[in-house]
Amino acid sequence: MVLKKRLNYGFNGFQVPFIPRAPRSVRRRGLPKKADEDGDVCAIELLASLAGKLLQEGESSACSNASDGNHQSAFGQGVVEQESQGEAKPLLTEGVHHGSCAESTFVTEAISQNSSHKYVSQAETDGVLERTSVTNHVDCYGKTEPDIKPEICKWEDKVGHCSSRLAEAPQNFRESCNNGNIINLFKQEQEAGNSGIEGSSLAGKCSLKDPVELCVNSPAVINSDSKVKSPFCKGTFPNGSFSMYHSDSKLGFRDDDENFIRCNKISTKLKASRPPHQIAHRRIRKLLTSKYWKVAPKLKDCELSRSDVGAKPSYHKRKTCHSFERGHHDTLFKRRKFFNRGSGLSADGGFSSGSVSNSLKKGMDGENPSLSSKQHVSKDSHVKFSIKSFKIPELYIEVPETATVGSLKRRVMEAVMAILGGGVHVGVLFEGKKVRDDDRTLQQTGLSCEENIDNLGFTLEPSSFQASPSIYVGDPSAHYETSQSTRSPGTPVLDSGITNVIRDSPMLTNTGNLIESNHESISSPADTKNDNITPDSRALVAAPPRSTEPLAMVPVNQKTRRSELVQRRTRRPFSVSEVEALVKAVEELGTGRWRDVKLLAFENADHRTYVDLKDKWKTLVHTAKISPQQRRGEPVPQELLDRVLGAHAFWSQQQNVVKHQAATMKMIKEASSSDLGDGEAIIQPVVM
DNA sequence: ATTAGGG
DNA sequence: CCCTAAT
Repeated sequence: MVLKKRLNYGFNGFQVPFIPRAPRSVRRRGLPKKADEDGDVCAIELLASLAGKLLQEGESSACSNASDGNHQSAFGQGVVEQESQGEAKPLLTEGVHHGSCAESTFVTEAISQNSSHKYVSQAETDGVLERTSVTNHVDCYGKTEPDIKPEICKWEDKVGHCSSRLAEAPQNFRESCNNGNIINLFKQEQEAGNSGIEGSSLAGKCSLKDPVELCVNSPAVINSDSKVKSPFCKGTFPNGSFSMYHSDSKLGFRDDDENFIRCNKISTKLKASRPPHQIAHRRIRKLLTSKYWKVAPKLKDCELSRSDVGAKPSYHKRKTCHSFERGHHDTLFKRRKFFNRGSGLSADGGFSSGSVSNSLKKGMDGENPSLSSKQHVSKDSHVKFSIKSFKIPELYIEVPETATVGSLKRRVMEAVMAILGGGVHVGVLFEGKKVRDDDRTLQQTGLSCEENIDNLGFTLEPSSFQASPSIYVGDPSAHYETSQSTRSPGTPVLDSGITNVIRDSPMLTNTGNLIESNHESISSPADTKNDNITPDSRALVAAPPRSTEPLAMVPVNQKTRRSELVQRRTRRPFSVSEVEALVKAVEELGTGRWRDVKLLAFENADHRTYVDLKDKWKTLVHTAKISPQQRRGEPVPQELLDRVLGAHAFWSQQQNVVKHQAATMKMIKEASSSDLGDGEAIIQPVVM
């Protein structure tokens, strides 16, 4: 039936010795290879080396401050909202964690204006994340880790005295942040000594925030400031967003990777049409996972764990991560699973601060994300704060409908830990506004008056960017056009990371002088923005050797977290339509010609590589063989599975035939040459 | 760059 | 999906 009909092509090959593929020459599509890799590598190696040293130096101090806080974490109250799953799939924001943190999620649901253009934004790891990593390159996850750590350790080292004064964060919090990162997030003076605020300012001067931001460096797109209605996420992803193309069944759906619309792509050459950024992206990605990283110094356990939190769970396989042993790494390892499809969930979590016990109050208003806090001024002009809980920045996770509540809890926990681990910094909200100037005193800010207590809030923010909320809300497009902070895996900004860097650099410089501040691990963006970097603060941390500048310039530091993003691509289950297209293509082309299959049916689906198709076929065959009860995921019509089986059987046979022929020919040839000697008449194998 | 398979 | 080996 259908199979036969489709297979006509295949049978043709049957008659004539089946030629699985066109000559290489025909398929060859050379890509001019750039010769700049060496430079990159060198830089990376240098950096890695430096990182190693710094790590060793700073480790002890970085890990030492953890202390006895008798803090308890309370996740129990996570609020989970399930989003409707209509035709429009909820877009997930991966942002918050991993790279995400880095990219927070600014998912514009720009559903295109043009009917023919579907603008779907979804967290796309592969795209944004990887690309991002490219940009920044080099850091992150596993191998890249070194880039980050050094900064942290160094920071720790230099400002150790400051750290010691910092308050203890809740145990869990600390742990998740893993040494150094957030340990000194905020301070709570036990008693008389300095007021918490002073501690804060101190931190600011010591650039305590930096470490966090440096590591976390996640553009806080998702502002913890709940007041800001996040425009991102929840974009709709019409199931039919991709369309089948005529008879040849090409799927033309937009790849999340692309930040531009590519419907009806005209060019036909896969490679040729491949956007430069993609190439760069690939190159970098390769670089990231390449042997070059093996030269990187091993990271210490604590370091690794930390980075891993923010980064993607590493594979045991990764050589550089072998030492990874942190207790919670298991949890971290699961992080990649957060993004499985399912419903979008948002959860709030809270940590009890274990701070001075005082009457606890709710945050200013229900909508305020911040934490509930109570503050009072003591006789000696000290202001005490009691932080009841922190609101965790928006989280998005997905779980199958069939997931258990227990697994959901775990996911939420993991997500929370990931966020914290990824790096967080504290934001202060006063009367609904963020207080950005870290150097202002409480008095100046108006926080010394008890009357204002209720208008004070703290937030945990996954990013280092403190662009005003209005930016995110008010002018999303402009925002994402110019700010990398908004970029998220789900953001339709998919141009090359390199491009991004270039474009973003100015902004970074303007907003937070990030390049430098990060590099020096000194001031927070907020500080820099207000030009509050003091000479002193600079002095605290000696600038790293400028030799690293080439790499550090933009990449390494500020987008550090992105590299963490070098993670597994987000899972994108094949839709029935895609399966159909695949089946059809395979019926015609057979197995073993995945590149052609790709070209035939998925040329416009950039997120589907020929390997993906091959893998999918593999699973389809498997699926078709098992009982329907054992199948999972979106059910594939039996009819398609039958075709899969049919095509599989047919092409398998073909393959055998071809093999047999080849073997026969070889035997004949050998026989002829040995029996008849060379030079004799050649027996023409009569095949079929 | 592709393919084929194992993980 | 990832990773690798082999083409």
